[in-house]
Amino acid sequence: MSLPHAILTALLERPSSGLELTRRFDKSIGYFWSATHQQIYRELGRLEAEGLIRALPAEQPARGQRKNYEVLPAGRAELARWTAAAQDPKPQRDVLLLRLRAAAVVGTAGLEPDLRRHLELHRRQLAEYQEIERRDFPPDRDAPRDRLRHLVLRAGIDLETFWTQWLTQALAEFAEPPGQDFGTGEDLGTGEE
Amino acid sequence: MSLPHAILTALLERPSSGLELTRRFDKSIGYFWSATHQQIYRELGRLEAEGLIRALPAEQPARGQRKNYEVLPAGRAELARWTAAAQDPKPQRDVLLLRLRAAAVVGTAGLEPDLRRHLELHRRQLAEYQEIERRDFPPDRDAPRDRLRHLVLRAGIDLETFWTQWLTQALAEFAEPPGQDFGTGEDLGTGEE
DNA sequence: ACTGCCATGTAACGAGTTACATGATTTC
DNA sequence: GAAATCATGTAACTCGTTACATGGCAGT
Repeated sequence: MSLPHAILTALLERPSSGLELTRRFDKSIGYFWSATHQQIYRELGRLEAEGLIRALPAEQPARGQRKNYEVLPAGRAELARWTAAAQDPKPQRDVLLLRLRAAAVVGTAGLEPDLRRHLELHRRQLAEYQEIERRDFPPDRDAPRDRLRHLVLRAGIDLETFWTQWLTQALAEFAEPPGQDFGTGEDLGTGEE
Repeated sequence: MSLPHAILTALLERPSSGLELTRRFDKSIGYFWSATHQQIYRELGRLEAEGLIRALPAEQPARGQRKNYEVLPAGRAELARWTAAAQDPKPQRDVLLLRLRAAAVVGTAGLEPDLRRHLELHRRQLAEYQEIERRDFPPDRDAPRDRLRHLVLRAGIDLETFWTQWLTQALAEFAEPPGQDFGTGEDLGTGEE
C-alpha cells in the first residue's frame, strides 16, 4: 500500500495531471518507487473516490482532456498517518544475487556479459545521482527541510556505489578461474544453517 | 519469473519437500528471495507439470503425505539458461526511503521510533550474516565453488552495513531539530531535475 | 485529410499475500 | 481418543505488468 502515498507526496510537492506524474515517476520519487501510467491513473481514480485528492475545477471532463489533481486535507492527514505508522521491512528480493547463487550450482557460463552491463547501468545511475547532489545540494547549505531529501539522495548514491563495487569484485572473481559447470548437484548445504 | 528458478536452485542443492523448501526459504536463499509456502506449493505443481522436476517415487500421493522433489535434466538446463540470460535490473522500490521523502513534506512527527526499530532489525540481520561468514567461510579457504556463495553473502553483509550506517545518520538528523511539520505544501521542486 | 503526439483510460494476466481447509502423524 | 503438530493444498484478493483503445490537438 505504498503507491497511493507516493502519489500523495508527489502531488503535495506539486499538483499535477496523470501524465505529469508519470514523467515525475521516471525520476525523483520514481528513483525509489517506480510506477507505470496505468498504475497511476488507476490509483488517482481511487484516491479521488476516497476523497483524498480532487481534480482541479478546470472544467474538462472529456476523455483526451488533461486533469490536474491536488491533495485535500484528508489526503495530507492520511499521508502523515502513514509516514508515522510502523512498517516491517519488506523481505529482500534481488534477482542478481539469486542468479549468482544459481551459478554456484549450474556454472557461470554466459553470465559475465550481463554482469558487465549491470555494472555500466549502476555507474550511470550513480553519476546521475551525483550530478543531482552537485546541483541541488551544495555543501553545508541545506535548509532544514532539504536535509531529509538530501539524506534520501545519499542513500541512492551509497547504494549505487555499493553495487558498482560489488559487481567489480564479482567480475574480478570471473577473471581467474574460467567459468565452468560445478558438477551435477548434491553438496554440503554450505550457508544453509 | 524468478521464483521457479529459486526453487530449482534450492532443489539442486538438496532435494526437498514443500515444507522443507519453505523452511529453507526462511534462511539461505530466502535471504534474497523470500516465498511463502502457498507460493512454493503452487510453483512445485507447475514445475512438475512442465517436466522440470519430479516427485521422488516414495508412493504416497495422499493429501497429508510428504512429497520429495528432485530436479530433472530439463530443469537443470532451464536454470542454466535463465542464469545466463540478460535481465534488466528491477526498478528500485524502498518504502523507508519513500517515507522519508514524505516526511520532508508532512513532517517527521512519530517517525523516529520506527527508524530505531529498523536499525535494530538491520543490526540483527548483519550479525546473523557475519556469524554465517565466520562459520562457513574461514579466511582464504574458499573452494572455487564456494567463492560465489561467499560473494553473495558479502553482498548481504555490505547491504546491511549500509542500512545500519544510513539509519544511524538519519536518526542523528532527528536529534538536532525537533521533528515538525514543514508547512502546507508548495515548494520549489528540489531534486526533481 | 493525414500523421504524429498528448492524455486518459480498459482488459487481461501473473506474482505475491492472507485467510482458511483438510488429511496424516505424534503425544498425552 | 483428543489435542497438537506436520504437511499439503484452495480461495479470494491486491498490486504490478503488458498490450491495446480512444479522444483531442498541432503541424503540414
